[in-house]
Amino acid sequence: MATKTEIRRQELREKLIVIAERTIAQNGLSALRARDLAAEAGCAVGAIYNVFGDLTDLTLAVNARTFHRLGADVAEALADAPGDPVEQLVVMAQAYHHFAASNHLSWRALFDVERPAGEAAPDWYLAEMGQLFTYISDPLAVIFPDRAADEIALLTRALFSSVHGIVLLGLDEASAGVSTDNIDHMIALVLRQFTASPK
Amino acid sequence: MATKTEIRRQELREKLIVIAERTIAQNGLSALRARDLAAEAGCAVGAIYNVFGDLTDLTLAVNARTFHRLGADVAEALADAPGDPVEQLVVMAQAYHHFAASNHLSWRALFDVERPAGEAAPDWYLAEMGQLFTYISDPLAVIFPDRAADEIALLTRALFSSVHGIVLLGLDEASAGVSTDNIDHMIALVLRQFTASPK
DNA sequence: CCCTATAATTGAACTGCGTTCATTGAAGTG
DNA sequence: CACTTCAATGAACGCAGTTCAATTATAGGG
Repeated sequence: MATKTEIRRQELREKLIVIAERTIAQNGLSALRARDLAAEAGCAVGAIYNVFGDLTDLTLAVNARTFHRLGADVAEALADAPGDPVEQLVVMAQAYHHFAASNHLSWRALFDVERPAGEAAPDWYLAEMGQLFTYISDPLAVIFPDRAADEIALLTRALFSSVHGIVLLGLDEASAGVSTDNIDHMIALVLRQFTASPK
Repeated sequence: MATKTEIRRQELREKLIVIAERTIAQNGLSALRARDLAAEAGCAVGAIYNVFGDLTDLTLAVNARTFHRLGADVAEALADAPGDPVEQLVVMAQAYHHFAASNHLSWRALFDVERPAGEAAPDWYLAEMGQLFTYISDPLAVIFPDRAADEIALLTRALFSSVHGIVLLGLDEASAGVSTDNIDHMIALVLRQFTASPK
C-alpha cells in the first residue's frame, strides 16, 4: 500500500493549511497565492493540487478551523457565564464580537470565500452552525417557555443574524466611527430589549 | 475647450454604467469583464480607462445608482406607511428586505466591491447612508422620547445592522432554509419586540 | 480650407494569477 | 535487479485587469 506517499501528502496538507491560516490571518484571503504558498511550503505549485482540489478547498479547510475556534470561544464564554439566560445570550454575543475583532481577517474569510452558486454548504459548516444555534436556543427556550419549537428556532436565527449584522457593520471601517465598546453596547441593547417583555 | 471630446466621454461613461449595471444585475459582480464591456459598448478596452480609473470605479458608479434606488424604495414605503412609528420601522425594514431580494446581485455588489483597506467610503455612500439612518432615527425618537440623541443614534445603527444581518443571512442560500415570509417575520419580530417596552 | 501641434483613442502587449499536464523521477513488486 | 505504476514537478496555458507606443482625431492659426 502507499503508506509512504500517504504520509507525505498528509504532512504537506497540514503544512499548507498552517501556512494558509497564517497568511489569511495576517494579510487576508486575497493575499493567498498558489506560488507563494508553494515557495513557503517548499513544494511545487502542482503539489498543492495533489492535496486540495483548488485554493478554495484549502480556504475551506482553514475556515473549518477558524469556525471551530470561534465555536470554542463562544462555548467557553457560556461556561463562565452566570445562570441568567439573558446574560448568557449577551455574554455569548460579545464573545462572538470579540472573536471577530481579534481574528478579523480570518473571520472575514469565513464569508468571503468563493462559494459555487446553488451548492450546499459543507457538512462541517452546518454542524458548527447548528452547535452555535443550540447555544442560543437553549437560553431562549428558558426565557420564552410558552413558545413553540419552530418559533424558538426563528427567534434563534433572528438574534444570531442581528448580532452578526451589528458586528459585521461595526467592524467595517468603511462606514467607520463605531468603537468596540459601542458594538458591545449595541449587542447588549438589542438582546436585553428583545428579551425584556416576554408575552 | 474640449467640447466634442467631453461629450463623447460623457456618453461613453453613461453607456458603460448602463451595461455594467445590467451585467451585475443579471450575472453578478464577478461577471464584469473589461473586454466584454468594451465589446458591448463598441469601444476599445483602453477607452474604459479614459473614463474610469479602473473597474472598481465603474462598479462604484453602479453602486451609487443601486444605493439611490434602494433609498427611494425605502422612502416610498415610508410615505405609504401608517403614522404609527413602530409600523413605520417594520414597513421600511421589509422594504429593505424586498429590495435586496428583488435586486439580489446588485445589492450584493454594494458590499462585495473591492475597497482599498483603510480608505474612507465615498461621499455619496455616506450621504445615502445618512439618509437611511434618518428614516430610522425619526420614528425611534418618537418611540423613545426620553433618550438622548447619541443613544438614539446608537439604537438606529443597532437596528439597521440587525435588519441588515437578518436579510444578509436570510438571502444567503448556503445556509439555506429561510423563506421570504420567514425573513419578514424575523424582521417584524425583532423590531416589534425591540420597541415593545420603552422604559 | 489646409496644415500643424496637441490631445485623445486604440488594441496589442505586459503582468499576475489559478490551474493543467507532459515529462521526470520515485516506489513497490515478482 | 528489472519493470511497472503511480506521484511530483514546473513550464506552459488561459484568462483576467491594466498600460502605453503608435495611430487617429481635434482645434487653432495662417
